[in-house]
Amino acid sequence: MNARRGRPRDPDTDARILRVAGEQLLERGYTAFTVDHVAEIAGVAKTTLYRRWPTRDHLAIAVIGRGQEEIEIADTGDLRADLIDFMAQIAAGLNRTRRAGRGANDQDDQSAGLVAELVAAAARHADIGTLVRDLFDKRIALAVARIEAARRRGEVRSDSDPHLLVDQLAGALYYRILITGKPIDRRYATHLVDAAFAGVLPR
Amino acid sequence: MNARRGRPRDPDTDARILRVAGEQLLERGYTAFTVDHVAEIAGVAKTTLYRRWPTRDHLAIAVIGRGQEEIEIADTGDLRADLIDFMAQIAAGLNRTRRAGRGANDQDDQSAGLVAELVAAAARHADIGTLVRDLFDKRIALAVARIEAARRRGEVRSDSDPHLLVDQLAGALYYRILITGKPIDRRYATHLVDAAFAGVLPR
DNA sequence: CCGATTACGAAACGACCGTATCGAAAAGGA
DNA sequence: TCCTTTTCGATACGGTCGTTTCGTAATCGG
Repeated sequence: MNARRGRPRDPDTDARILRVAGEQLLERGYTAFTVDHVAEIAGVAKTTLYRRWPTRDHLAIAVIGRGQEEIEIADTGDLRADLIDFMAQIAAGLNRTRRAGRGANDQDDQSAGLVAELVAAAARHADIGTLVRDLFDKRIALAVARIEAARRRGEVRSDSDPHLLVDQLAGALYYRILITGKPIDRRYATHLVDAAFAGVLPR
Repeated sequence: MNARRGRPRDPDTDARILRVAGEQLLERGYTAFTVDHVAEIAGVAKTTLYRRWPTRDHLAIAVIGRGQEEIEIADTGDLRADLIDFMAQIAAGLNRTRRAGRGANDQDDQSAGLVAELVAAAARHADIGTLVRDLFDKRIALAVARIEAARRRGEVRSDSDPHLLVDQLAGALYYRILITGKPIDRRYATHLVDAAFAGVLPR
């Protein structure tokens, strides 16, 4: 049944390439993240690398994807606190794409750069697009389920749209990272959730 | 006083290059948008082109920037309607970056691609980043001023943060284009504004 | 053991980006 | 007119991406 013929792949190269690629990506940034350079440091031929990932974007996505662990959303009965915590988790995952390099110049922050390149890569390659979208859909579904549970208990308005709420919250998060470039902390997440909860109309 | 010495620049080349670049960008997409190709079609040397725009990204930004005309926000007394109209204008500007090419295959939608590449370019080059950020700041300031005017009249809650509201609305807009890839129409803008107005807490 | 199959490394290639160099052209100033 | 300054076109270059080719190595099936 096992039709694996021919020379087997070196079981170590995948991990070795990904490790080197991760180092280069976080230390040098996306533009300096070079396929030839990664291959040279990893000690493999470029063809070996391209046999595993079709483009440089795919390799970068594979690296970043490994760093995005599963995100949980709790149900403590306090929807506000649970949402804030959820957004803080996402923000932490984004901040983790910052320069892991030990110190030196903080002036060139690459956290926005990596996420921006990820978005661009998703727009360039359809398969990466669906990949990224699947990751986001999972998280969105989690949050939506949590909100709907709260709605069934009467914690939120019955005519509110959970999907829309998630769009607002997550949207503001990524808008801040990609466009305005401002940092994201728990304080901002709290403001966002509170604003969405209260609405703008006078009561 | 006019210290312009030496051979003057051809007054037509700027416009000619921008025109050709715009055609290529909208018809072929960003990846197929080639400096050499643009230079060849425009009938200029590549050096002539690089004397005006330092990188391919800068040329693309110049093209897209020309297509983003000024956006107005009305004050009809109805904040909800004015905000919806404002967002519809932004959405229209984004949709205008779609394939202006007459017809053919709609399957590869490049509207998300161009905006995504714009965001990535802003992350790559600091000057483009400030350029784009200035454009957004103008629009944000407009909307914030409009909201604050409404707040002074008691149309919205006095403890609400106009900046946060704009972040929510604009964030959801760009989140939709960049991440989920879903289209943006006036209906969605209406839903967003209504949701932000009502809040999620039961009254 | 032998052929088929697959992985690997080395090298070259075309396309593209951005830079550098050079000579010619077009203007102003002396 | 001659010199300086700036633009322009042509060409070549190094770096990078992704592909192709080729010879070699490793494993399986018969």
